[in-house]
Amino acid sequence: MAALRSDAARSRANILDVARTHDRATLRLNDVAREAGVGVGTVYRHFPTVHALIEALSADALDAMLETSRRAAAEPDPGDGLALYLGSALRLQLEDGGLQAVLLSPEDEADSVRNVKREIFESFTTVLEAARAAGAVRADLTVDRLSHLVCGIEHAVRLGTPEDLPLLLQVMLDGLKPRP
Amino acid sequence: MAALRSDAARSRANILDVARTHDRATLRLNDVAREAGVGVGTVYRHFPTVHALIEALSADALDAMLETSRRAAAEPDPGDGLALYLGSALRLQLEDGGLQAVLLSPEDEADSVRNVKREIFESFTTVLEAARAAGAVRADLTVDRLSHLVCGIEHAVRLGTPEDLPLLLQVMLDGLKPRP
Amino acid sequence: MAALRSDAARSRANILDVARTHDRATLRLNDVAREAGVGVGTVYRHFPTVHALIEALSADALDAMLETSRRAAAEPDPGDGLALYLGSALRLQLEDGGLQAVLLSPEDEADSVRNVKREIFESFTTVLEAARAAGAVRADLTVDRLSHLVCGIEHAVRLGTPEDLPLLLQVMLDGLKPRP
Amino acid sequence: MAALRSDAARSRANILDVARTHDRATLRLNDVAREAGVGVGTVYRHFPTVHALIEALSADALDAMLETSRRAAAEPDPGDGLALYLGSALRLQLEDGGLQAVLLSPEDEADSVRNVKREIFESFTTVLEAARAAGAVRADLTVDRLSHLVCGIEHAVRLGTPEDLPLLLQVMLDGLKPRP
DNA sequence: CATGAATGAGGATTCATTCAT
DNA sequence: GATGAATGAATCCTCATTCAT
Repeated sequence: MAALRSDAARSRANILDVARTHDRATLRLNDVAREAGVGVGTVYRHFPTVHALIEALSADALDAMLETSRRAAAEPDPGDGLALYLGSALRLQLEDGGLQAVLLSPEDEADSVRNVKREIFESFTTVLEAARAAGAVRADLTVDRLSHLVCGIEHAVRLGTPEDLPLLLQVMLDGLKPRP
Repeated sequence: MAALRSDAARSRANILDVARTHDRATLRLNDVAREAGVGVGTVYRHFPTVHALIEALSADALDAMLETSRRAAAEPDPGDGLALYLGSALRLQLEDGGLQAVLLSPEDEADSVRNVKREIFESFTTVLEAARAAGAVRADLTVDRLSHLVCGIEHAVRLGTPEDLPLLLQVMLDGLKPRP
Repeated sequence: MAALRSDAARSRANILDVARTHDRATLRLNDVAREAGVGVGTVYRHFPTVHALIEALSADALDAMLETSRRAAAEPDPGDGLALYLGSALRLQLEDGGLQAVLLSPEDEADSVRNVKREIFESFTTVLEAARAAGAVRADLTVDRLSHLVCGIEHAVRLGTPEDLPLLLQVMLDGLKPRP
Repeated sequence: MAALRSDAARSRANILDVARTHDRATLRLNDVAREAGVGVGTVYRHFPTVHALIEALSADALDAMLETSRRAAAEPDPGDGLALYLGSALRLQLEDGGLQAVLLSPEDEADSVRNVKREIFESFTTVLEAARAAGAVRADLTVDRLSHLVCGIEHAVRLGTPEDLPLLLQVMLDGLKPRP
């Protein structure tokens, strides 16, 4: 990310602020531009695709996820580490309506995003393997399956109310434990 | 479903056959009409809205779900009944890409759909209450929350492969059990 | 008009009754058919074009206009005769939203309509010529111009409220008198 | 009317030129676009609705009407003032097929149109009140009724030929005078 | 670099009329 | 004769993206 001229930086921040007030699934670049007081061209300059804009909007959440995944990997108790990671991931995805799309996308616009995603998955792998080794989770789980499961629970919560989160998270965590 | 003239019935079946080959989320009535070899107006006559067409496509799956819910309610073992219903619901929703939308829609085009949905939810309520009374599931589950959870698991399976179904279903079922 | 089978006569009357409740300018033959409980084809059989239906709807008004034109031609005072005809024509056109179209149309669907229109214009000509001969109206008026003027006043009343009728009629009648 | 970029101004003028050759009552924005050699979107950008385009087409006529209404209000003889205004209004409405619609529309797209219409009606009110005070017209006339009457006479002239204008205008003016 | 006008394919929907049943 | 299903041109309008200014 090269240094930006101050006006360009202001435009960029402006665009992001406006975009944050929109539903990620129905982002209109023209609307964002108008509301941000810039031309459409400017939005396209900063964000060549809608996905690039969504990535930028999720940057903070992605960083938080990385931080969490590292803390989870450092947890002494592997089971606690996994629960910490899954719970945080779920909460972050619910707070940031575009994060699921960024995480699942096979293609990333920004290199930084690709790198952070890779690091998150690495830490998550560490967490999961430790938990499995400790017998804290079923043996047939993979990082992909678990990621999808978190996305599924996110979907379930979105169909209801945020108050459903604790229950559905708990159901998932309980379900992951190995059967006696 | 009033009796249709034979030509109308043929058109209708034709349209449904073609529509079945399309992704429910991106159905274009114009495309369906062209591929079915009928005029757009014919599609609109049979299905005034896209949702009406999606409902019609899901009719069989909806009937199967009703049948299953009744069988589940008749199960001697309440826990088995619940597992039967949830597993079947999940499988049916995965087979029929529009069923989730039909089930979740607050508005129904066809009266028959509204009635079937109501009966399904009634049977499901019976099943869930029996399971709860028997101590086979957590007490804080509701029909809505469980329905959303099934939709969430459906979502998770779709993100991966159909082979993930048994695992994710088992995780859900295990997670629903009351904690000691 | 050949004798109609009783069911056909019933259909026809039915269609006319329903059509009368619609705005003439926005008649949908399909809507009329549905509301009348008959097929579109039946409406088309009775009334090959929308104009044919509008003519049929105006039949009574047209008869009344003929009757009035004859009474006007028989008036001893030519000025009174003209005023009678113009006032009645205006009122009838305001009561029957399709009458203006029928009167102005160069083509008539039904022979009876063509004949009645011709007779009306003949009587009107008699009335106007008598009034002109008596010096009760300007000399530069023609049957066509006066007919158009009535249509214009009809239009003016429709832009406001029916209560404007007496005033605007009076303005027209006063304006037609020869200037001293 | 904010300053337009030169290319935008060219498009706008182009669209207006083409639209002027069409009957206002049957304007198709797609046709205008094609004939003007621009995309549909361009027409919609300049004129979000058909009414907006019709307003723009009538801008000059509306200005002329405002100018006339002011001159009429400044006439020393109130009767002459009224005759001047009514005659000019009628002629302008006949020249501009969309002016009647603009004047009668309760909603205006452009603020400028709303303002000009308000000023016209204000001047007209002045003219009418002066004429009434001078005993030059009937006392039961209102600005609305007179406006409708002008529209009615416009309608009458359109049903015949432009040559009917002087006669019908004179009939109207004579009819407005108070009866002795 | 920023701007925002222009593009135009794309998709939804209606309705007068025909014609198979 | 009656029916109403089918037609499909016609119209409306949107929006992601490009490119002249």
